[in-house]
Parts: sequence; C-alpha cells; structure tokens
Amino acid sequence: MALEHAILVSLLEQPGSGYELARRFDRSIGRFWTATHQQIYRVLRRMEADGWIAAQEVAQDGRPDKKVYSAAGPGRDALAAWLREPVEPETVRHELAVKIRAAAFDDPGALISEVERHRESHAALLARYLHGEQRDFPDLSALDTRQELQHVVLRGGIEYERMTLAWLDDVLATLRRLSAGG
Amino acid sequence: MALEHAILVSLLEQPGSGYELARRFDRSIGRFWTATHQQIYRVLRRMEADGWIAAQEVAQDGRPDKKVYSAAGPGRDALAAWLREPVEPETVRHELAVKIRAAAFDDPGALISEVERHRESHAALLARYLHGEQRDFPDLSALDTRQELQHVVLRGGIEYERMTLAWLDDVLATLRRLSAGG
DNA sequence: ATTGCCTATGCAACTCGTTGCATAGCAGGA
DNA sequence: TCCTGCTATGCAACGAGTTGCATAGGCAAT
Repeated sequence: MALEHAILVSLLEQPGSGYELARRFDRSIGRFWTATHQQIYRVLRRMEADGWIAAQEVAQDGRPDKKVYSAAGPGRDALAAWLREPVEPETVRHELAVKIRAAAFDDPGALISEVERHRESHAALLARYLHGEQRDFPDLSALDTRQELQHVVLRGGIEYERMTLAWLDDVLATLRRLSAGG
Repeated sequence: MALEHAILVSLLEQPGSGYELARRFDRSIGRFWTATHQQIYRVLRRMEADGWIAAQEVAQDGRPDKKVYSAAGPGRDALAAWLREPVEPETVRHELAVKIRAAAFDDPGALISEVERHRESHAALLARYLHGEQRDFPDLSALDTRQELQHVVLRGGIEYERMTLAWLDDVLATLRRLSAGG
C-alpha cells in the first residue's frame, strides 16, 4: 500500500488539509496515484493515530474550519524505510487494450469513436503537462534537488503521453483499415 | 469492472478452465489486466450463474477433473454492449513515481538499485514481447482481423516498454547526478 | 427567492482485490 | 523416502477502493 506514502510526500512538499490533499490528487499527484476524498480522510485519521502526521485546527471565516496536517518524525522515518524496500511490480489495468482484443468478436469500427475520445483526452493531458512544465520549471538550469526529481517524474508523464498518442494513432489506423474491409 | 470482459475475451479466443485462465492472465493478458486465481474463480461462478458462460466437466487421468468454460450468447451480447459504452479513464498507480518524489526528503542515491531492478525487469519484458512477436506473428502481411488486433495491442506493449526503459535511464542519470552532489 | 456550486468533513454499505490456507493425487529429484 | 512442485478448485478473512448520502455555511448568478 502506498497511499500513505503518497500523502506523506505531498504533506512534506506542502502541509494541507484533507480537502486540499484531495484536490492535489485530482490534479498533479493523481496522474500517477489516484485517490478519492473518502480514502484520504480515512488514511489521514489512521496516520494521525500512528503519529506519522500532526494536525492543527485552523479556524477560517466565511468557510468551515479545517485540520491542516503536516508530516511528523515517525512519518519521515516510515517514508525512508519504505524507500529502501523493494517495490512491487506496477499492476496495469488497461481497459482499452481489452476492448481492442474484444473488437475481434464484434465490429472493429464500433471502437473508433471511443479511441478518438481517448486520443483527445491524452492530447489534452499532454498539453497540460507541457503548460505546467513552462509554469513550474521556467529555468531548467537552476533546479534544486526537489525540483529535479519533480521534473524527472514530469518528463516521464510527458513521454508516456507522447507514446500513447502515437500508439492510439496506430490503433485508429488499424481499426479504420479493418472496418473498411481491408 | 472489466475482469468479466477480459475473461470473456480470453474464452472467446480459446475456451479453458479457471486454472488455465489464471495462467493466461499471468502471461499474455496479465500485461494489461492482472488477476489472481481467486478472483477468476469467483467471477467465473458469477458469470456462469448469469448465463454469460457455459461449463463442461472434463475428466482427466493423472490429474484432477476440470471445468472447461466457453462464452455463451448472453456473454457475447454483454461484451458487445460494453464495447459501445464509454470507457472510464485508466487509473494509474505508479509507485515508482511516488518514490522518486519521496527521495527529495531522503537520500536520492538510496533509490538507484531499486530503479536498476525496475529497468532490468522492463528490459526482460520487452525481450519477451519481441520474442512473442516473432513466434506468434511470423508473417505480418498475412494476419486476420483477430491477429491484427492482437498485434496492435502487442505493439502498444512494446512501445510502452521502450519508452519506460528510456525514462528509467533518464531517472538513473538524474539520481546519480544528485547523489554525486552535482 | 431559489438554485446550484464551493469549502470541509464524515458515515455506511458495498464491491474489488489480496493473502493465507486447505485438499488431493501425481511426478520428479535428493 | 521425503520434499518439492504441478494441476485444479475452493473457503475465509481482510484490506483497498468506490458510491451514495449527510451536514452546514457562504457565494454567485438567475
């Protein structure tokens, strides 16, 4: 389980409430680790009970109070220990690949609009990555350690999206060829 | 949920027992959809109850009897309906990316051997893909629809592994630079 | 005025996925 | 001979993840 660790990293980068974490997971972090607010609140309570993080009540005017969490010593230790553990292989759930093989038993042409939709969403994500890179890393020759590591992860995301776009074009060409009766 | 659908596709390509399906999921299909034998048996029972698949008891000598499943009419219908439904966005769980960002709060050098291990396993998988391509698709100019679709999925796997290898090299270079104190 | 959205946290119920264990006969090697 | 491993199926318990709903005040637009 790595949701705890993903939350720890996020809190080390910047303390925040459960709600704020949920929004971060929707945006940046969620690109390589998804989580709903329910999961986050549940795990935060457990982590606080275990002493990994500390909470501070913050009163706000005009909106509900919030609990701002930050990483504590035992949390840092747990993260360091986890870093040294061997990682489990990534489990992939590529639904579109299942659909493509399923199309052999139905009409390949029925998948085209679906694949086009995927292509658009990957193109949009790539554009967002590139925009975020410009905004957050304007000068690539002056990055500290944290930024270097954030940037190498971002580069992975960018390359993944580029590769996926090229592959989806390949898939579309194949589907069009097959449904045209080629 | 798409485990049902992945199983249906596999049974349409070739009928088989739960045990055989589990091994297929370990090998080919498992590269884009993982499942343990427990999940598979549980889902097979449900699918049989729903009439999606039909079972036939097969006695064997020297080994336990098995139940060979094959896709039934309602299963094909369900698959066709699913093909036409919009797909949920793929949820990614990229633990290594979390670790890389976590390394900013510990020693980046501690991650190097971990990343090297990943690199090796991706290189091995790429080699297996390429070997499987040679074996299963010796003549790329004479493929039927099913093989065309299987091959375009395989091409996706190959490109994914190539991209991942290049990225892991990038990660390694970055980690080495940072831990050398550059 | 009312509708709908945003911040902020949480309960309850459910499904999905994993882990450990059990059975049971057969084959092969130390 | 004992141990390991393969085929083949399954139970039980747990942990992870999702979905629907609830509360509750404030803001902005219709």
